[in-house]
Amino acid sequence: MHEMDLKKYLKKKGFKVTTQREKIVERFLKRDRHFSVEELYKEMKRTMPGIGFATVYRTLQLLVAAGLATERRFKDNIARFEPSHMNRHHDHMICLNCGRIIEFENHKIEKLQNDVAEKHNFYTVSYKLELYGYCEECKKKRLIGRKNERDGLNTS
Amino acid sequence: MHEMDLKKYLKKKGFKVTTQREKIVERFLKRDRHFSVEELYKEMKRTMPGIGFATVYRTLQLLVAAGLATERRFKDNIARFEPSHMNRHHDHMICLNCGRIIEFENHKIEKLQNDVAEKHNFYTVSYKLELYGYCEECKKKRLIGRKNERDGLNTS
DNA sequence: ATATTATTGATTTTGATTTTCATTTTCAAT
DNA sequence: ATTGAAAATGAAAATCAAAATCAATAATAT
Repeated sequence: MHEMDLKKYLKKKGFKVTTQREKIVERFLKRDRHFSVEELYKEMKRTMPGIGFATVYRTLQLLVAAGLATERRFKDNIARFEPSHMNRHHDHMICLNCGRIIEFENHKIEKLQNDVAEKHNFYTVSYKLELYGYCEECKKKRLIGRKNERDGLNTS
Repeated sequence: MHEMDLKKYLKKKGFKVTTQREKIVERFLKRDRHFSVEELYKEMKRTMPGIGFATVYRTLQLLVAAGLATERRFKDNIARFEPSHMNRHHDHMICLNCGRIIEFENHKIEKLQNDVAEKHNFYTVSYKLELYGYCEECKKKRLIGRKNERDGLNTS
């Protein structure tokens, strides 16, 4: 279904349909979580040992350009890609302890957006909302095994 | 005023008060815009030619740890720091054309946050809201001089 | 003043990302 | 099926912000 979209896109752009691209996209769309290039690369290696990192990397960019993937970066500043799936906008809660990323949908924010944007005569194309904190599990064991230890967690 | 806070912080931590730190903080707090390390470094050079990049870099990190600065990254993925000033949380609209960053304050979002967080048993420490789009000026001249040209601007 | 300890700043290293380039593959037109 | 032009691949190297290293210097407590 979405793979059709990619082929259409490639055709339109005069790009070529290759085995690598097909396999990468197949695997990518199957999953409903975030992929770092690294992660996807490793997964691809299993079925396509010869595949190169750069190819995975470039295909992921291609997917973004084609609108099939969205790139996100959280605190660790590593690019992660997720399928634009049903294209529903969603936002993220990121656990500062275990790194878990919880997705949520938001229905009230659009209104809020419009208010502000209008006030500044700003035309909004996209937006991003991220909540940082502690997930249910980590709330309990708040004091052990921190990953992102700083000093005074900046709360602003 | 805030410089007091830093000294207190340094004392508490057993760190030292140095000329560099004092000057950097002074300059940093004076300004009410975002600084990249690079930018602040260049500005410092003018009055303190001998200062090193690493010192500015480290001091900025110190300020974050002390709660006097907040680090942000927008699309270009370069760390920018801003004074936590009166510590009012604010969010950003980023113009995809000219790169301008417009700050705004938001009073309704906290409620929204709580709703979602509660539903997932998530304890929110901080949050970030960014709107990407076109500022008033750039809306008019939408088609010239784009900087962040991609293919299909990903809108999700 | 001195000893202790942290800081500085030049430099190097890291690590994710991006580019390069020789080789291989795709695909449209024979 | 074959060919040729254009694009893709993959290994390696380049990039570049960020982080770490370390000898020389400066700040603090005694």
